[in-house]
Amino acid sequence: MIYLQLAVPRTLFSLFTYKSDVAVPIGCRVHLSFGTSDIIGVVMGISETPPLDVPLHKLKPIGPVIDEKPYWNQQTLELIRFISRYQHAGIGAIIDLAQPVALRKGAPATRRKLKGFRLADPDVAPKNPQQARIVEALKVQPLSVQECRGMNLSMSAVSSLIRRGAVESFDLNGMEMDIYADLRFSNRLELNDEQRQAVDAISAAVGTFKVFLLQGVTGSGKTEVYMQAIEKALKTRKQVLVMIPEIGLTPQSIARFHSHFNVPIAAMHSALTDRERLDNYLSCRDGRVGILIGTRSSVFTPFKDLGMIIVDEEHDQSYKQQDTCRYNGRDLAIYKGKLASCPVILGSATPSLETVANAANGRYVPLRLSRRAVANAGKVQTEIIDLKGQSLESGLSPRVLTLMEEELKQDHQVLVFLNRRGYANQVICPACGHVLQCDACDSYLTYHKYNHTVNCHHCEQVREMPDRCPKCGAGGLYVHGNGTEQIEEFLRQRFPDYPSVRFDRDTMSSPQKLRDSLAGILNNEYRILIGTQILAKGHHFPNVTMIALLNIDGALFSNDFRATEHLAQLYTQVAGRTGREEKNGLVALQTYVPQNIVLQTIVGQGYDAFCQQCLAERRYLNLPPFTHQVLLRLESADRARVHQEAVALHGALKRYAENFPGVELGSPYQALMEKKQNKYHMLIMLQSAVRADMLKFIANIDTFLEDKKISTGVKCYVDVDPTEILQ
DNA sequence: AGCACGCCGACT
DNA sequence: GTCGGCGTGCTC
Repeated sequence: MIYLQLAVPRTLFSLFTYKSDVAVPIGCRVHLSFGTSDIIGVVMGISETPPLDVPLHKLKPIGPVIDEKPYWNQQTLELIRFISRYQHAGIGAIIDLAQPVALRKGAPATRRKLKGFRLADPDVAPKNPQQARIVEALKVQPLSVQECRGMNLSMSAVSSLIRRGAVESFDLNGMEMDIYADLRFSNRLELNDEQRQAVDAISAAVGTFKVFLLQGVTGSGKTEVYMQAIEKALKTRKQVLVMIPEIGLTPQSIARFHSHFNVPIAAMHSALTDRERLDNYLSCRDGRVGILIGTRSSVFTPFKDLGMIIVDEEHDQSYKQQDTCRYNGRDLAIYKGKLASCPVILGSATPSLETVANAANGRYVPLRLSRRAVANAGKVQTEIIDLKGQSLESGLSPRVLTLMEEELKQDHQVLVFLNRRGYANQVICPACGHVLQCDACDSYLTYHKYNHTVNCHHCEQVREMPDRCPKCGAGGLYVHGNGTEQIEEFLRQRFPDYPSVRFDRDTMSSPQKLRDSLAGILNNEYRILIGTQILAKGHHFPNVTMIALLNIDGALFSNDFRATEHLAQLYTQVAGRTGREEKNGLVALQTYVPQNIVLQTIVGQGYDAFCQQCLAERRYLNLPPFTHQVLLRLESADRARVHQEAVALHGALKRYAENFPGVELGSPYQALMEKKQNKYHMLIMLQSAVRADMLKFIANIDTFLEDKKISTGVKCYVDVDPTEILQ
């Protein structure tokens, strides 16, 4: 009898032992009867001796085995085990994160067949011109159905040839393939000294684990360094994983890789269908993909032979998952690189302070690109606009409007950035002063004019805008505050001759819309660009000469110590996007505190100076990266209960913490938005200057929380290295 | 997490 | 007498 330890798709910490007549390899999926339900489990351990802690009569036999061989290699299994251990999440939950939905549902782990055609009779010479073209094409190489269509070959002529026995159809995916045969690199650019040094340093590390911070100002040719580094990895016949932020993946960025390399390239992102994701996942496993470009979760993709990982825009917030298991894709990429013994390149113009500190202390190798590679790039000037005493129109100061007008008159484009979508962020009753609120969250409802609705931006609630106040029944509700929709409306009135386009979740609902709008900007169809975060990432707009940041004061006075870091990153990124291509750039910042020290440093001295100042402050205040944090999140639909439980847990932790003098325990505090989607949230912060102390402290936090018997209806989540500390 | 069981109040 | 609310505890 064989005993298998199985991970089940539940948020449970323990593995469950099942009996089996035959050994099933680790990593294989198996149907199981679990409680009263039928589920799919994954083998995580195998043993010939029965478990000591479970009575034998409880053990059930496994159901049908799905996989003969696991699709995860040792590296992927270890990555899964590691993140489960590190983030204190149940292994079952991680398994659900780590594989495409299709595999979770039990689909066979086989790639889709790809029908292709090849020549069966090499001497055939048809007289029919259609057939002759097909034979000529197939003499070069076998072709898939799509490729035949693309080359305008008649499918009925192909069928005739098959009937004659001249051509045969077969499964192209089943064919042996050497993706590195005939490697060619196109469109290489000449490197400057800094780029050359970076490529050389990375090339020398191919085959070994080493982490690089490639810090390059916008336009300094970071991408070309990536490309030539990738080349080195491909030359050693190894695959490359390129990770990118969530909304950075545009068709252009994939096309860019295609224009450099003739290896198969696949993408992994949320817009793919389940089947496409599965195919790409398995193609990487089988070594049929040379370069995978993907977002956070692509770190779990198994590779046949991984030779390099690139994490582009490593500072980007979207690498940290903010629901369920809060893993950080960038940090996991580093661990994956360690397991694969390959270099990991973290690239950014504005690296996170964690990464800056790691580069300074020697854990990462710093590589600098300080010069703009673009010839004749224009200069960037920043104007800080004092809002005190100014009368604003839809949040825009007279000075910003004047500057915009000047740029527009010169045929340039202007970008207006505001991280607040919708028309107005408050709807107010004139009679009783009531402000419309979400009934599921502690938030005000935002008015969206285009469909006359009020929306909560924290849950997905959308409702018709009411005629009357829900509290007192009075009519004539008015709106206050401005979002991107209102700014666009105002700017259309103010500058009727200059067409505008808005980039936010409301207008960019489909990839097609995004593509069309981006094209419209590049061909100068639009002159005024208004947008939220979407607009601040990655896109290159050569004709934009002015960028206005409308609302930055929130970041200067936030309780989140990372807010200024994010502002510095936003400002620096945005400033880098203007003033290219021989045009001078202008960044306009609206603020009520023009003399603010942090603001002055960011604007006057640049990102590096900001980092030094901010790191000194973090060190002084005992904040990350000089301390290591763990945030406990308590959640319940019952407000009183979650408060009670937070106090009780804090008390228990305090006693426990006496054995760990290096660990600081913070008092429980309410989440910034205490009620969110009908659940109340309390937070408890733990931190330590010594990482090992923190890890020791939380080593048994799962059993501690279990023993504590947190009352029902209250859940406690552990977030190691939190980035969002107010919610 | 999901699911069943069981205890209690409420309604036909 | 039975339906269904939710609190409790178990899942190999």
